[in-house]
Amino acid sequence: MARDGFELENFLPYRLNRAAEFVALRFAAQYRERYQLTRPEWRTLAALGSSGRSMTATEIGAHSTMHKTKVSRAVFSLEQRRWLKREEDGRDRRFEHLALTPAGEQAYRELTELASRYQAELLSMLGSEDMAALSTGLHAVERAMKKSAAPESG
Amino acid sequence: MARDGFELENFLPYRLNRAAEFVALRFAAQYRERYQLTRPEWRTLAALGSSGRSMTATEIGAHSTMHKTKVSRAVFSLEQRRWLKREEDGRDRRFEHLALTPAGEQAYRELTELASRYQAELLSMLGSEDMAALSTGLHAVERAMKKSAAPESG
DNA sequence: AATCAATAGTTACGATTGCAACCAATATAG
DNA sequence: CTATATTGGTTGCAATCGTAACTATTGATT
Repeated sequence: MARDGFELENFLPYRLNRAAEFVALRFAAQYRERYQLTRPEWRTLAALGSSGRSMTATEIGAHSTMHKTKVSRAVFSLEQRRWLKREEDGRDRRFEHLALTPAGEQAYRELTELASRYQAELLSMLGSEDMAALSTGLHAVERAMKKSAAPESG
Repeated sequence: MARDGFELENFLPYRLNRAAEFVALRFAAQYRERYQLTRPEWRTLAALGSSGRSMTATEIGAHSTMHKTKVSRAVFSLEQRRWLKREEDGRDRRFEHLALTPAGEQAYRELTELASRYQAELLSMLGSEDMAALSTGLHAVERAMKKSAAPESG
């Protein structure tokens, strides 16, 4: 192993990245195949659907750690599909309030069906104790994220 | 919140991805600036350096969950920098045994210096208890990864 | 009110990515 | 011992991404 104090196997960014990639790819394969959705599109759909209200593109980006250009493009293509509509803000015309259409809501429901099944599968793979530990750890990271703003992008 | 049973805030792929992105980007900013290293390059360097032996490109990819083309390109550019050399396998000439040069080892040591400091910073941000929980959870994911092969790429 | 700064979002463009097709070498089957 | 499949690795190309520069709108300063 390492001759100095550093252990790659303990290095958090490495481990988190690996785990995230593993977990995300298996799910992405599902919705990509069945809905022709890209990852940014799914993430945008999910952010809007789960909030249950309209959001601005900036809010979506902040919530899901996506670069604003990524959000912009995902919004455009969801709009093309008629899954999402924009509404101008009356007071400040820079803002666009984004909301799912009924078709978008329907798609969201179907996707969350898939997601729930996948989450259950993960739970059975990890076991409830380790899943709880992971959740605790992630909460701590989320807390840290709120304190220090990310160096943008993603 | 969600009207059905699904909660995006609890959805593991979403949370893991967000956390990984957050943690990785802050570190990437450091080595990118000081060493002009890309993320796949750093990951390749780290895999080789931490193993302390030579590895094949396939092994590196499996270890760090990187697509083989990503590894191939990272290897190429590290080779250009003279941080890495290839050696042909005598028995099976398809294999290339990759190893760090002394300059590569030196770079690795400097990078792990940065990495250790960053890890310490993360520890102080999360607190040792939550860090331990996160580690336990990640171990469970790592265990699951070993059982079921990833659907390639990354 | 005229200028300057800040913010929401888009876009041009160069860089990075991943799929698929490929080459080369070895293993397996007939 | 040829023919076919498999495996390690590379590459062409189309798609995706992120930086920086841009438009449009509002806020702040004087």
